[in-house]
Amino acid sequence: MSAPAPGSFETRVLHVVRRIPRGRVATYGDVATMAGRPRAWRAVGTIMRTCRSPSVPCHRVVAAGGRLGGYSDPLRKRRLLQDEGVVVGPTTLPQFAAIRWTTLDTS
DNA sequence: ATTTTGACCGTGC
DNA sequence: CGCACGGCCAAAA
Repeated sequence: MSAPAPGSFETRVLHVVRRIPRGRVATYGDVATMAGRPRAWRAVGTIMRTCRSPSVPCHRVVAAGGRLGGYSDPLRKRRLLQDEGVVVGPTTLPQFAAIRWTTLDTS
């Protein structure tokens, strides 16, 4: 089993994503900031791509500006978010500002 | 150690 | 609104 080194950026990112509440979303930039590297959103995407763990709700990570962002299966991502009560537009989240989650949020 | 690769971001046209 | 370009970062090759 190839496990990421403890304390690595990947481990911290996965930890953050796992903390995103159901029905809420966070941007790659937000995750990067919460992981301690505000300018590492690029790497967050790279890590997300390798993250195929079902324990990590990677579908709750969206792009900046409330855009849907990428996914291995875009349709699946939409369905998962809608299943959590998230309103998903054609390529954006109309309620993005309301459901955006950060560590500063009371939850 | 160096190069390539991305589920990105912001700006400009 | 859409597309092109540069910049940014860590992981993988």
